[in-house]
Amino acid sequence: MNRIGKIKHNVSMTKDQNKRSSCPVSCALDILGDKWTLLVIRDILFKDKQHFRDFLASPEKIASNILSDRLKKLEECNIISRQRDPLNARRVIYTLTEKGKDLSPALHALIHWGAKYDPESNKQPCSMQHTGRMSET
Amino acid sequence: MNRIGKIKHNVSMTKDQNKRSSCPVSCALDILGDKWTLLVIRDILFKDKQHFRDFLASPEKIASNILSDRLKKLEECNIISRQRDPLNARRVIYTLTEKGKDLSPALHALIHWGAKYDPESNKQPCSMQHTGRMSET
DNA sequence: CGTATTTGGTTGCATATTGAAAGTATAATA
DNA sequence: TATTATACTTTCAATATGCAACCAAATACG
Repeated sequence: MNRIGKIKHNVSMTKDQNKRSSCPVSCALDILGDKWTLLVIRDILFKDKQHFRDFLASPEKIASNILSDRLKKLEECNIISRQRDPLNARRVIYTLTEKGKDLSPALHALIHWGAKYDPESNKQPCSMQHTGRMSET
Repeated sequence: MNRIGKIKHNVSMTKDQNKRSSCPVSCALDILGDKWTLLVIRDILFKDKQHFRDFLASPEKIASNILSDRLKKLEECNIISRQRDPLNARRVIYTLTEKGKDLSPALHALIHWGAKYDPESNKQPCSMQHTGRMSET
């Protein structure tokens, strides 16, 4: 029911205990260190995606259970925020917080590296396409 | 026996097929997207570590089988190179290739982000300590 | 010389995470 | 009222991780 603004307190509290060390790289990778999390952030940052099914549609084909888990964790970490679309109560809108937007330089560095060393990669993230919002309809 | 310079050809060939998409972010994460790989690179880049035991000694406590696996994959991807220490044949020296050194900007971006948003993190990667080797220009 | 130690791993096994497919719940639409 | 859209959850097999023990080659030590 009350899924938005849920009890994420003790969940994120316990996550702090899971930190492997106090190194900032290690702290960052505790959150971002997997094959999917930064792709979700890429989708919001460079492709203006905001809906669950938009992330599912990306070419890497994330599974819906993994996506659900990552969105939950990113919200717990305050990297994305989640709200119902006021115009359509079925829809949830995911947006980046400032903390999330601040990942832009790291993503850009990865894009540059990936583009430089992977000869078959596109030179833009997933053929980067700003839709100019108006995400659909 | 002849472990150095081994047959890594078809292994890395098959890895190319595993690419999830041609997006440079996705390509980068296919290699770097896990909790340990970038920590190994951090250790070489910022802590001048070069030996198997040195990586094991980092505070995040990587398991030796995982470390072994990551070093193997990083060598296959041409991010690190591996050579015997000419002065002590028991020792293997791991160093970054140009491709590996080029991950420095991405690591720095992660350090900056991790340090900014994790109040309990040190502001340097694992209390960064150059041993004076000057591995990079 | 023989033995212990250092170094860089590998092996076996329990647990955790992922991936694919199917199912569920609620809101909008016809 | 029935159908569809959307955002998930569930199930279960496959894969990855983590831990502890073990191994083998090279070297140091007596």
